[in-house]
Amino acid sequence: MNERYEPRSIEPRWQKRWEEAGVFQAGRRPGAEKRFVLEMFPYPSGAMHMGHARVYTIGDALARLLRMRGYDVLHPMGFDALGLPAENAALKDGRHPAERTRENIVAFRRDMQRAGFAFDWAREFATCDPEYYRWNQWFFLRMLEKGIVYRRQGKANWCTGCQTVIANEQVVDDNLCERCSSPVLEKVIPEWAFRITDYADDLLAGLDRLTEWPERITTMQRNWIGRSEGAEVDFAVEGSGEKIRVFTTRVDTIFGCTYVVLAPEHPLTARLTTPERSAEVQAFVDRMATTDAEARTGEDAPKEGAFTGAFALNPFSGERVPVWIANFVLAGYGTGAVMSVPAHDQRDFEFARKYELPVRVVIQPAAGTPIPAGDLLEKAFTEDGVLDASGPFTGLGSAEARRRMSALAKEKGFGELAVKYHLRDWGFSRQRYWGTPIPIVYCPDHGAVGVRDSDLPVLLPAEAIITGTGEPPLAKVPSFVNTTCPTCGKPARRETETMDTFVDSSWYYARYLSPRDAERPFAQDAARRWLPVDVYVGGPEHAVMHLLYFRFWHRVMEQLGLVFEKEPVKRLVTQGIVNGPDGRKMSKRWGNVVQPGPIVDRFGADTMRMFMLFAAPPEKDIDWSDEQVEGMFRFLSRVWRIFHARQASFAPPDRAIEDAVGPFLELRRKTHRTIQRVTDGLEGDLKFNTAIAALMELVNELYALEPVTDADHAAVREALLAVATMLSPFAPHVAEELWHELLGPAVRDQLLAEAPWPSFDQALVAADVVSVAVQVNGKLRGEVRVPVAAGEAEVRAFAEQEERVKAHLAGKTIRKVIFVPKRLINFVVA
RNA sequence: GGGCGGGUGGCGGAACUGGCAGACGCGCCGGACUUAGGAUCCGGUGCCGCAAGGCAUGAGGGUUCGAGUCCCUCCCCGCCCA
Repeated sequence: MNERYEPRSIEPRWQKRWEEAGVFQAGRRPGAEKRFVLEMFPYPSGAMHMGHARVYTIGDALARLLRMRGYDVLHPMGFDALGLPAENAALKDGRHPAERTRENIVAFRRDMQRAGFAFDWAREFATCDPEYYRWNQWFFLRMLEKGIVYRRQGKANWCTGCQTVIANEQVVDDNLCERCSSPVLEKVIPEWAFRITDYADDLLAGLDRLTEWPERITTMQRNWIGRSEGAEVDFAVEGSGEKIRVFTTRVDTIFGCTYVVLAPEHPLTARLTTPERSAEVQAFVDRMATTDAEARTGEDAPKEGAFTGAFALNPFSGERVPVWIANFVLAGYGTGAVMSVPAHDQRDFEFARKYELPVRVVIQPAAGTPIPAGDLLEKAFTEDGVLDASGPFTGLGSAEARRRMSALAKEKGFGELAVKYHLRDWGFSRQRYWGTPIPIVYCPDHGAVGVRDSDLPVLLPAEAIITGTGEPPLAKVPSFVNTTCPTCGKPARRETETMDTFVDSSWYYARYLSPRDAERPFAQDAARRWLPVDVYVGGPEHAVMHLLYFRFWHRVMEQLGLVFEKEPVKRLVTQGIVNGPDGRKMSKRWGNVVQPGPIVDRFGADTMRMFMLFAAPPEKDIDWSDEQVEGMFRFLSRVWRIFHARQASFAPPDRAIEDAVGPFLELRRKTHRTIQRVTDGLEGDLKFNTAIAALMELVNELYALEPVTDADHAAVREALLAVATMLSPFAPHVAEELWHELLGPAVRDQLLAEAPWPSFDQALVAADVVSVAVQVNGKLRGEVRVPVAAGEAEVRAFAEQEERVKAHLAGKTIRKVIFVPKRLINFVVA
């Protein structure tokens, strides 16, 4: 064998062999238990970057490990190929997104193959394939039938200069347009939306069953869904038939309500405002229209508002309170109106102080010192307590009061219990080109009509001109727009909006099950076999959008009878970022970008993979480190060299291994313990870093020994075989090469990539002698080697012989002895 | 402000249900081999101390024979939300 480790000469060879043998094709072991390992598919930008290299290394190591452990593994890959970047790039150089995307996919696939990722490429697809996005359209039509998709008035960014809708990404600081620097307004325009809020409770309930998801992700989803129980109550407007319906989670504080606030956008605002207040109110409304929600409602944002001149009546107390509008009330949340209780809500408190509105305390702490009267209050008391000055409810606890007051409101017809969510319906219309056309036709007689299934896919016309102005480019393609009504056949116009690309990623995992299926989105027998995804690896930045949307979509697919469980993914692994060597986020700006390509050229894919896995556990951020990378290369070279140096041990042993004694028996123990350590570390948590550390220890051990007898050689061979085998998921190419060197012609037609994972001998793992720490008063004073089974008396006898122990025990009385078998013995003396 | 993580050598990181802190790697120091060494192999490396020994897991307190790990108070960092 070659004396030097040269990854360049071995990696492409094994990649080819694996490909030819179809090792990574799913379904090769029909009798075996399945595992579906999935990583978030990439948007194919020019080349693979380190972030991709890390996720795919993690997923690949896992997929390879599971395959060796005997599972039938599905580990597919595809491309999230629709979306804005290709469209923006087209604006610059005029190249068609389809062409650019195709090229990028080729480059990206090549980078992944060079890294040795074990994907089942036969299942690859891109979301820009009409055969993929036609099923987006098909799902849209099914959801239209079921009322899950609907047309609504939605908010969009409207550039006052370009006179068009622009994307969030195009809105820069201070709400200006990226292109023309004109102010951007929020404008209400019609859009398509999914009723994801109908699923809010179910999505929330499902989180409890996702026990193998990181808690922070489920917590983020819980917060994002933001369920709150409360009450809706009507305040009659004085001198008009109007009612202001407010939503509150604290109806128990209603006797402390000293004013009511409407969102500036609230439909009643204009109607209620008195003539003398209208100039001020209108100015405020206009200003709010150009301020985004975040700036308005942030905790640090100043509370601002204007008095409408109108008054409303508190339905519980009959009290007359002023009606204001304020920045911190949004039309989109709750009813767009709130009752303000400054004594018990901090925002209301700040607002009341600023505009000199009364503050009235109606809740007192259940125990401890009462809070002072409103005028003296320094901040709102927002906790639950006991009602005070609240008419017939005085003296009740907050929770009880909320129940009774909601009941009363319902009985008297001025309110009811209500549940609100932070989660909004998912508006998915995009005024862009490079997305899935929404399969709708507008007929003058029949309105919005779904395209017939038999007419799918509605193809994205290649000739569209990308303007970047934000008007739908499809609107300018007459051959696309002009069509006939599916219902009556009369001339009609097509919908020119396209779908949000989150639609594509909401069900792609299922398409891998039968990617060429022309009859349905995916095959149900395959869904029964492979779903749910067992392990999903990706970045935590997708915690709420993608990971919520695809849980929603999976539920819809379940309703449609396409899948047979509620949740798409059993276990979620979120991986950390790969930062630059300086610890900052890799970016051109800092000049700290390291590309995987050149690293693979220089050190080989195995070294890059080993670095990714060894640097830290998957969920932690890591800094790129040239030194550590060289260290990994050095380790693999060291593995190579020990194989080279121990070729004399390659010959198959004839039972001599049982005769191994002394250091070589110890080597055998080490080998078997390493198998145990590596196996256990990977089984539950994905402790790649400590698994690799254990392999390093075994290799170090091999360097320390020079085999002489047949038994010695056999023990060395056993260790070498274990190293090559266990290295395989992490550094598959070098492992494969060494395995073949070691086993020779016997495995000519076999591949380590599908060889079984080694097992360990329990008898060898169990130690016969252990070292026990000896403490005196809890301080380490020595160490004794004793048989594992040694009892307290025996260990104590050994311990008391130790010089240093003797010195510390001299002249003292032993009060107590603590003995932990196999661990330590502690003499407590005085 | 809220939620969730986290703080361990010069650095990345180990440490099972409380039981020898610092595995493994990087870096550094020394040695061997060598024309050479930025290759390789061997050894050393938490801090103070010649040593005995002492001190060490963000700070301070507590529980315990024994605390990185459990409890209380506080400080700092990261992410998400507001």
